[in-house]
Amino acid sequence: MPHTEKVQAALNEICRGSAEIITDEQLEKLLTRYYETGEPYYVKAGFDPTAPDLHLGHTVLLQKLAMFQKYGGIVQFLIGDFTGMIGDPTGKSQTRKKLTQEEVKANAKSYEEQVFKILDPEKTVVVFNSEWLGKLTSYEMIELASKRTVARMLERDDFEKRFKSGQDISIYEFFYPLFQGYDSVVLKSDIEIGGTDQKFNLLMGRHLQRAYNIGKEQVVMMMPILEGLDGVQKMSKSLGNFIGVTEDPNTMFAKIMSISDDLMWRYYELLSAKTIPEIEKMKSDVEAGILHPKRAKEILAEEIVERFHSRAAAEAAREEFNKVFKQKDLPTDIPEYEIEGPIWIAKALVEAKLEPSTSQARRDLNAGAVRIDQKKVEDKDLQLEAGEYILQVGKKKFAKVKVR
RNA sequence: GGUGAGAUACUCAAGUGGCCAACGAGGGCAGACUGUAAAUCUGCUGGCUUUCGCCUUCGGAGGUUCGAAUCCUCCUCCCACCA
Repeated sequence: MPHTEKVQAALNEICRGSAEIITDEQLEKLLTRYYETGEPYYVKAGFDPTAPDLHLGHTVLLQKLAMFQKYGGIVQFLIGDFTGMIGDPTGKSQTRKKLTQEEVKANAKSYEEQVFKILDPEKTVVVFNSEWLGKLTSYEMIELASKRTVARMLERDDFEKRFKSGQDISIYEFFYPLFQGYDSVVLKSDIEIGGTDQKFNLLMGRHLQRAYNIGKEQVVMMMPILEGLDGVQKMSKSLGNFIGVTEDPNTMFAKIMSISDDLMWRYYELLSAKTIPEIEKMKSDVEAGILHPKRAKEILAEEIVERFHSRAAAEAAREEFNKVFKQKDLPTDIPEYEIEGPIWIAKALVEAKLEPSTSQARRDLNAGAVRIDQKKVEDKDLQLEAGEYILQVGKKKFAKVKVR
């Protein structure tokens, strides 16, 4: 196959699912060069050191990075230990807790364990931006700051909104995009990928590479942001709407099943290994009534559980799910507790960690959310005598208690 | 530096002496309905006390008062305008 065709094939795979690429021509040039001379190119992606627990939102990027590795890319896996201390002002401005050297190391290790399920370690370089950012002199900082004006900074949507609505923006927040861009200068990255919400920061890399005259301007590829379980906000740990890659198969399966049908297609698009035509076929089958939407969602859930666990785990998770939710049966593994009796039901719920407080337990009792041995509790003052009971709050929380 | 306006629960946001654990909205939890969902409707949404009540909470520290989110003093933070 001639070079041009190979390049074209690679481009198709690489560009699939991306939201925006700046610029396609440059990307094509890098690939052409790779196929003609065998010279690799560097693909940078930055990660926050405070959150080593990856969720499906991150895997959108990781899978894209893995794709680059297949076509000549060396991944620069950047752990933003320095910038992490500042806290990315995107979204909320929360002062983050400063991490110690040890914590960063531990987090990095945890990253590697999770990330190399997807990435090829042979073609990955792990770097920490404190290595160079921590050594900047005041003079160099000012030089860096001089490369961009306040007006240009305020172009960033988030800054502009906050500025106009009278919310505070501290000077140091301006440094975040500058530092992120400076990373690309130091690493001489050819490509940087990130979420669409990172556009401003990613473009800063291009700008600074030009300003520092390093002879290249990185290609910027943006991936769509994966919505979380609520289907509205982006998937993030702090919002609690995430599916973690290390979560157990049952939890993972149930979480995927809880998303709305609309969101399911979004997940297919961004997470599934199925080809676009395959997905389109499923979609039309669902619309035609040939395929039940629940079944379509199960197929997705199985695929994802299989990726991070195993085929067997995925099937077991599906069976467990249907057992608990469809047949309203009890889950297989229920945490067990022993408590002294006789005990008031509300207290027992707190003891079994099903409720955070007796006040909350009382509210759920009033709401009719509490079941004992699958039977709704009508008597709010119920005393549990010695014996074994299966306590349940809502649909998802179970515990087995042995009352002595 | 000056003047003015602010800081209320997870978030936004009412409340300007007792009726305030504090309106409303969002979020969250639960119930009904479903396909497990989503949408919709309903209830709950500081803690303790088996609900009689009690305790903690309206930026922080003091004070006035029988009684303070509300009034006074100082402080911290933040915004606007002016310099």
